[in-house]
Amino acid sequence: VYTIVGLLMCCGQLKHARFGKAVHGRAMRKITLVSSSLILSNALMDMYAKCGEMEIAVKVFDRIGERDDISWNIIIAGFASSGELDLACRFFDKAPRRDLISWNSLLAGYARQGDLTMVAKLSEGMLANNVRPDRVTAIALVSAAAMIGEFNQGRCIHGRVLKAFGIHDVILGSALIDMYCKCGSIDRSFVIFNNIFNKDVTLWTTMITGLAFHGFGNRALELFSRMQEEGLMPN
RNA sequence: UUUUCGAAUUA
Repeated sequence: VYTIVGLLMCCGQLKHARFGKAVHGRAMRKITLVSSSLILSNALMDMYAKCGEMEIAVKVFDRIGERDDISWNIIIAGFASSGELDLACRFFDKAPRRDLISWNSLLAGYARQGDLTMVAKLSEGMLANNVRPDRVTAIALVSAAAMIGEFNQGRCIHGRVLKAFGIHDVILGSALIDMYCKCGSIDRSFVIFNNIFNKDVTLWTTMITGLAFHGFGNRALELFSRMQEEGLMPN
């Protein structure tokens, strides 16, 4: 079971549906495994969801007798990240329980479409249901604001995030840098950039492209060399 | 052992 779950995770990451189906087939032959493991069924559904095969994922979902919160979340997240938000909402509403991950999955889906009003509605909704937003929630809010590109909305969201978290990790930092670049404030981006300790390639790239986009080609190149001096490989 | 989060790149 451990091996099969591991293989399914790999197929999901690689979006390799053909190999995933082969693993599925082999798992089915071992009748003892099939009905016994909820984790295995969940890993299967997630593999299909990540490969963009939501029809099959739902088929598995319907077929299994026992479901937990993770099963529901996998389907919600699958539809949300393929942009089928109506279906994501349908399962979200039907689910017996909605936890932090359910809310975050839906939020991320709307954030990707730049639907800031829906994002706002959902984050109110989670508060009303006594679900505490976390840094993933914050990232969804910030990246939605980045797509809108409205400086005041962006700053307002940054303010709320600051209040809740104070210090930023790399991912939240990248999202904020990107947001300020797209809202027209290179300076604020740079302040955040300088305050992040473990810069990774994505964070550098976010800052570099922001500079380039605003016509600071020379400063972008300068950062590009500095990144390599600090031992990071450009990709 | 399974579910949610950041940049750029193609059509």
